[in-house]
Amino acid sequence: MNIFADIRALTLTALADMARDGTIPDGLDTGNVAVEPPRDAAHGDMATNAAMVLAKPAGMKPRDIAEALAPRLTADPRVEAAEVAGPGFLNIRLSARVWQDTVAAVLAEGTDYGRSDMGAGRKVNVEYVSANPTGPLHVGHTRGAVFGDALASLLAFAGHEVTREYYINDGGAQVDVLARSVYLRYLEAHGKPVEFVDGTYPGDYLVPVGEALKAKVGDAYLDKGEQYWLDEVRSFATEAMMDLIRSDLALLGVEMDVFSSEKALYGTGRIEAAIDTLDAKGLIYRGTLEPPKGKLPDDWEPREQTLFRSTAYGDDVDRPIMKSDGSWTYFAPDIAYHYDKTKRGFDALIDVFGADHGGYVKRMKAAVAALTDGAVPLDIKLTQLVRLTRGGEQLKMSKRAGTFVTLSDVVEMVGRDVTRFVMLTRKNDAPLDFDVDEVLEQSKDNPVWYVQYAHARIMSILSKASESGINVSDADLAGADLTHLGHSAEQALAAKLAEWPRLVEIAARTQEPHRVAFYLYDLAQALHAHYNRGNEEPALRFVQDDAEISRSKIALARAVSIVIASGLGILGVEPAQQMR
RNA sequence: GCACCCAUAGCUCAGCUGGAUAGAGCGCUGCCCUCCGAAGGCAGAGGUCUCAGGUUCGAAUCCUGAUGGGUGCGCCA
Repeated sequence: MNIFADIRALTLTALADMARDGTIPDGLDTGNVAVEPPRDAAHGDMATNAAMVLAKPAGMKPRDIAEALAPRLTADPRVEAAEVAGPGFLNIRLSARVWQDTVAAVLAEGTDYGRSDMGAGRKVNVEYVSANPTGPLHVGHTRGAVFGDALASLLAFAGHEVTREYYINDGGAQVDVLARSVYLRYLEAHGKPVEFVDGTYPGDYLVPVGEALKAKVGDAYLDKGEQYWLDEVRSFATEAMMDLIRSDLALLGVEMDVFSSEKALYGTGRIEAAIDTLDAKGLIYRGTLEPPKGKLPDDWEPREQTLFRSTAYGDDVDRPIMKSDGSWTYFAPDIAYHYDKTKRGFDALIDVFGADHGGYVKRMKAAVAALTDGAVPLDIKLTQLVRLTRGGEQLKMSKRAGTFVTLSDVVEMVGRDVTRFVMLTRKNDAPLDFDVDEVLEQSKDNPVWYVQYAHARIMSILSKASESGINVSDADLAGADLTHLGHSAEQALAAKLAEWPRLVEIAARTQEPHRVAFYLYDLAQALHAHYNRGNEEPALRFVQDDAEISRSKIALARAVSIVIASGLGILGVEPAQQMR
């Protein structure tokens, strides 16, 4: 049940009738007709702009259209009143029955309430995290992981068939660096003096990997040249790193459907096939790039390279796909990987990157557009930096010293639920301040706590009601006589629940899961406000002397808790049963 | 130099395929617990939506330009 969609459909039907009987011209485009909640509650429950949108193409005055439309809407039992207002808005007030039906629908559908079929089963691949397998996940990855995961859940809730995928960059030079770093730890495990020069990873997390390598191969690699051990150590090390990353993701509750390996693309001909596909379209050529203007690299010299003509698809310059030694650049396997995704039958691809990869967006989109002739859209969402602080002081990160705050550090400090929620309290493309002290504060300015408090409060109400002999199971509450919910405050709370299905669709369409977090905060606020009003007006309390009246009000409270749980579920957060 | 992202209350930020008098939290002022969890609620003060044009019946929202900030820019990924 989505009341906004229902009333919009009603409006469109009415407009079609008006076109049929000549009240308005035939064949008008109603695509921009919207039914929305008004900013000001005094304007009613919802408003439509239909008359204003259609006035010009119809050659009529907006108010005339609106006045003709109004009685056709009020003819429906769900519409109590429809008044023309302002420049031509039609303000709609719904009958009390609609809000009762909303509560009933929530109880009947449970956490499925708000699900949408707007995705129509389209297959969407969401690729996120995709951190290099060279170390544990850090705070920046955490944001990408949470955002990607919530986005995937949101799209699934909105009717898409979603695959969560991680691309393992295990084919480039960085895993050679990893292998050499592990080799140093291996030597160290054998008691040899080692020095971590530039170009190696000094982090402590490789110590156990070096020891594990020693346990596995003993002294077999001691005093041997790199050509003897590099391949073995590389795969040993990347496996160990992927284990680390998988367990980091598990801490966050992120479960990938597919892990794809870059390395696995080599030697299969799939990279060549992808490049050949581009070549067949005349998009691969040998050429020399202009130097970038302004900031010239020190060692710049003109150089002929094998290039992808990404400028044909909106990129700023063409991009090299092959190094001078004949091996592929990182871009080539990435092209092949995305080609592979399109061939696996996805209707749409989404990549979640850190903002520092922003420069990569245009070329990747160009590649996918070229490979599929624009048939498969690729959206790339960038997550901005996280500024991690404690009590207002920045937690220093230094890659050099190997002291960076990891995902597991954060989860250990504040917990999985808080980590996830806070990461979603900002738009993905806005920087995020994350203070590990503040997010644990139990106060209104901490949205995690505030939303959880609302849920726990309702749980407390339910147990209180249960103690007084009321059956609070959803099935039983669904049978309550909801006509007792006649107060405007109760209808306002139910109206907030009626917004949920609409919000899901907006959030899914804009691919912005943070909207869910903000909605939940709003809903929690409405719940708290309503709760406190019960102090002044006993008739508004959830638990009443009259069992039947009590049941209806508990049904409303329970419905609120269901929607909170549902929204938190999309964010991957467990609703709190009680606060402590 | 070029590309992308951003600019909304003192601070941190929302703002729906463009819609009516631009919202929330913090901070500030004043109220509300013999009452379902006051870790809460209510009310008030606080705005040139960076600036200048444009499109539109209507612009914080779309377009152009300027200013300020972030990120990136040929064989690293």
